[in-house]
Amino acid sequence: DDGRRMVARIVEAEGYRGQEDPASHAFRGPTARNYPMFGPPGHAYVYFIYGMHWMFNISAHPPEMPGAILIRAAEPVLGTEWMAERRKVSRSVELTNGPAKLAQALEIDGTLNGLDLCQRGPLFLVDGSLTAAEEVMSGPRIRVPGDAVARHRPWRFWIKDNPYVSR
DNA sequence: TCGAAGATTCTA
DNA sequence: AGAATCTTCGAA
Repeated sequence: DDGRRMVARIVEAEGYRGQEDPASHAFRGPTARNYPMFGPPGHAYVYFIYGMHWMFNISAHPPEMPGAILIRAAEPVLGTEWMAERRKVSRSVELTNGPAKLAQALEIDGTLNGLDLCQRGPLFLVDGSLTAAEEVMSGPRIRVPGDAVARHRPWRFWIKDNPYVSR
């Protein structure tokens, strides 16, 4: 909140966990990059990929079981004009319907890595809810590396028929 | 050190 | 279908 407050509602996410999940960055143990996955839950794990994109994750397990949730898409709620300014598109559905798009729209980058998202700060989580008509779906994760087993795990979750879901 | 691959997006 | 673009990690 620097005067350009933005609020978005998460509508799509994917789970990644170490040890048993070859697709997870935590699979081979802690490194300089993935250490937030080995810390307390509710903290930001933000990493850079493809030479241009930031990915926003939330650490999601106690240290004994490293893991994180990749936030893949969100529904703009407030500050849509600031999101559009950064994304350089006007159609609201294009603002945050992908992990890198969402990070760009919400100004999420490596400076937020490790941030406690359960405390009020530059970026934080608040409780949300589903409407009576909404339903959560699950299925295989999008374009994950790793073996066939990893690719078939239904660890992608999204709100059914929500127009802001990616892809 | 070196090199390949990458939890993507945009354009042609 | 291919490029953009650079960090990370495992192997040498």
